[in-house]
Parts: sequence; structure tokens; C-alpha cells
Amino acid sequence: MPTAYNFHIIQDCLKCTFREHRLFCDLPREALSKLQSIKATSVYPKGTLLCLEGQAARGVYILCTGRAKLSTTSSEGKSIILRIAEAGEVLGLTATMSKTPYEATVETLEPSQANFISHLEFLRFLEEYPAVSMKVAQQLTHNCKCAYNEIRSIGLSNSVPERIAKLLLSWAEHPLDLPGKKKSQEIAIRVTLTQGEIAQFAGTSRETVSRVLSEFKKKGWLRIKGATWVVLNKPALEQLVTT
Amino acid sequence: MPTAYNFHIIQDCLKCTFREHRLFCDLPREALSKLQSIKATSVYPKGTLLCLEGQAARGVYILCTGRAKLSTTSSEGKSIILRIAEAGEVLGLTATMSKTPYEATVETLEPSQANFISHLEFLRFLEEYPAVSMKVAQQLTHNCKCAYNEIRSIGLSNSVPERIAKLLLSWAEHPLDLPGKKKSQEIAIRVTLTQGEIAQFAGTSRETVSRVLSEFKKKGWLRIKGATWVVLNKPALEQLVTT
DNA sequence: ATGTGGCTGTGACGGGCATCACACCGTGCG
DNA sequence: CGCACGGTGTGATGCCCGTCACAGCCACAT
Repeated sequence: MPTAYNFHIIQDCLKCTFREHRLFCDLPREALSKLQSIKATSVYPKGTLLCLEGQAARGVYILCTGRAKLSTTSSEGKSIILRIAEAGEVLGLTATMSKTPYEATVETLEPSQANFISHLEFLRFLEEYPAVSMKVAQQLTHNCKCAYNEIRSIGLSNSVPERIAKLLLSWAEHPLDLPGKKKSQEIAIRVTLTQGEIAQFAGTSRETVSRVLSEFKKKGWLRIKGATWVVLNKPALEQLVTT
Repeated sequence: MPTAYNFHIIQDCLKCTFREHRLFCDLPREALSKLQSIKATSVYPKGTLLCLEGQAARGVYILCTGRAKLSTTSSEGKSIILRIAEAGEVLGLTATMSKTPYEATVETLEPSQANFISHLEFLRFLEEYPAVSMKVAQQLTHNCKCAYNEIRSIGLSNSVPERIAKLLLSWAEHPLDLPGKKKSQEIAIRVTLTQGEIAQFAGTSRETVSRVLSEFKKKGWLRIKGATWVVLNKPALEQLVTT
């Protein structure tokens, strides 16, 4: 059902074709029906703040399409990206489960569709369907693993170039298929984050990211044209990473 | 039931008096009986490695008494402490849930009792008793929150003194009650970690920790005698912390 | 006593990176 | 068009803190 905005909206969870590839959504039939009845679907433009760090948790968002950036900010305004959430993830879960304020600010990186479920209804939903709490556990497990990776990335690496190389390599695991591309070592990826955001991800400053990327380009390891970046020398980047 | 080692062993989960104050253990009667039948209790000396990072997850440990240190290590040998787990927590959960290798190395910090439950039996236990998966979700939530705190601590603070002050303050939330102590601003805490371990916790080097603590002592903010430390000027430490 | 091993204190040194500052470039908008 | 604005590139500067080196201390075993 493409809309005027050329955006496909998934109205009915039961008919959602992506379901089985998603972290959370692949639930038994009855649970899905219930979910369908308690969810509120909306489409949000890029840059929407779904959750605000520190605010009381109103409920969770299930991201149907799009991606979102989870970040946390210090009182001085310095902020760091916790992770990028993909479609099919539940956001605001930690806060909703423990009835505490949102841990992170969630901002959509693309036009996104999400199902909102209020705090109370979600907890009831959870208790009613054991399969749902299993899924919740899996989502939380995923969150933990991402967080541990981030800790390793920031805490164990020796230098900023290493951390940036690591980021590039992790992105390179989901490469872009360029149509007329001959077989080669080249890995094309789409990077929509700004250098400032990459800096937040790597726990460094914007300028340093710029310098490091220049360095990579100068060494012939990387080519950047707009939002499509091409990793030219994966082994070299890998050698930089010790973790 | 004090043993020859003057160590109280909890044989029967159903009779455990600590249960209701614990993160995981407060389960319904039937689940507890089942737990009782599938667990294997052991007592481990200080310094035992319960889980090894990177090894296939054999199952989970429920920590009955004692505390344990969760850490992760880079290939270069640099390592960082993820968190300190308290009695009542389930360890090895992330790995067991996602059937992946252990994320962290778990080392007992004190003589500790723990219940081991094998991988398969735990997952079956989980599916059988919905209340258990709720508890698992709560444990995972706790893990996430700790991880996020660690990320904030390492990624957002501007200096090592700030991070160490933060650690001290977090420990000061569970003060020691000194018997003959008059009312005062002084907060006594028990610190069993070495400076090297504190360094791992704060993502810095042992020497820097030593220097920072010296500094705090010189300024009259802190007094250290063996394993009992006394925070003399909490506000000063708080002022150092911006996160 | 003597050795050994783990923990702690302190000095010296130097490099990596945060910070400030400013120029450049494309895009959108009045 | 001219302007503002967000993103990017790059130089200069300085300092925090990691690293190396070594000494002192304590507990414990021989």
C-alpha cells in the first residue's frame, strides 16, 4: 500500500511479510492479533525523536521500517551513540520493563513506521503471552550484546583510527550490491551518518574523524563519494583492529 | 548451616530467606521446585573463573552468595570490567539465551556459592514457567542498564579523575555502618578491588588511578586505610562529575 | 632472615587527540 | 542573486594520560 509519499505502510501485523526476519515480530498468531489490537501505528519523518532520555517511559515503539539512532547525552551536551536500531526492534524496552525513565534518546535516521504500545498494555501483553516475554528477552539480549561491543570498542581500543576502522568493517558486513560492478575486493557501503555522528559513535571529535578518513583515503584504503563509501583495502583496516 | 569453612550454604531454594530481596530468585513456588531439581550447587573460592569469554555457553550460574567481576579482554591482553554482579544475579545469561559464546569472563571476588543450570535445561525451564522469562527479562534489563552506565562513564566523561569520582560516589551509595561513628559527612565504604582493577573499571591505567587517589587524599576528600575507604567530601567529588 | 610475588607510589617523557579557529563547499530559501 | 546553514577539511597549540622504569611495602613461604 504505497501512499502519496511513496512509503509502504504495514497496517496489519498478521499480514506483514517481513515478520519472520525480524527480531521481535515473529510471534504466534494469537499474540499477533492481540498486538494488532493494542498497537498504534504512525509514520515519522527522518529526525523524529521517539524517546527522550530521562523522560518517564510512556511505552515502547516497535520499529516496522526504517532505522533509528539511540544516543545518550551528558549534562555538558557531549553525547554518544549507543547503537543503530534496525527495523523489527523494540525501542524503549529497558525503560518500560524497569519502569524507569528512558535510557536513551531515540531519533529516526530515515522516514520510519513504528507501532506504539503504551507502558501498561505492553506489560499486560507480556504477561499474557509467554512467547512475547521470550522475544523480549531476545531483544534485551541483543541490546546487551550491542552495548558490550560498544564498551569493548571504546574501552579496549588504543586509538581512534582503530575504532573508526572497526566501524567501517562492521558496516562492510552489509555491503551494497552495485549493479555493474565487476568482482573485486571493493566493498561498497551506504553511509548516511555525518562525520559528527560517526565521531559520537567512536567517542571522539568530529575533526579527528575527518582527519582519520582523509588518512584512509590518502592510503588508498577508502573512497568516498557522497553517501556511498567504498572500502578498497579491507585487510589493511583489519590489521588496524586488535580487539 | 555453617560448614567447617564457616560458610553458610543455601541448599534449598524454597527455604532461602534472601529470596525475595534478590533480582532473580523470587519465583513462584512451582518454578522454585523445578529450579531446585535442575540446579547444581557449588561453593567456589575467591578468584574462581565461572565463565570464560569466548567459550561456548554451557549454561547459567545463579549467584547465591558473594560477588563476581565480569570483564572482557582484547586480543592484546588489555581488559575492562563490565560490572560487578551481586548475589541473586544470573550470570552467563546473554550467551545462554542467544546460544553464542560467553560475552565476558566471570571471576568470583569472594568465596561464593552458585547454582549451575545447564544450557538446555535452563531454556526448557524458561519456556515452561512464564514467570521465569519475566525474571530473565528483568535480569537482562539490569545488565543493559549497567552496560549503558559504563558506556556513559567511559564515553562521556572528560577526565579520569571524573570517572574515578563517579565510581567512588556509586560505591558510596551503599555505605558501611561503622559502629562507634558519630554522625558526620563521612561515608565509609569497603573496597576490595585493587587499584589495577579500578583502573580496568574506569578504562585507564593503574598508575593514573594511584595518582588520582593520591590527589584526592591530598585534597582531604578521601581517607584510605586498607580496604576501608572514607569519603570525606562528597560534594567535592560530585562537583567533579558532570555526567 | 631471605626471597618472592602482588600491590602501591612517583618521576620522566612523549604522543595522540581535544580544542580553537577559520576556510571551503553545496543546498535551500528569501 | 546573496545569504545562511550544515557539513567538511586542515593548521596550530597544548595537555592529559599512557607507558616505562624503579623503589618501597606487605604478606607469606621457605
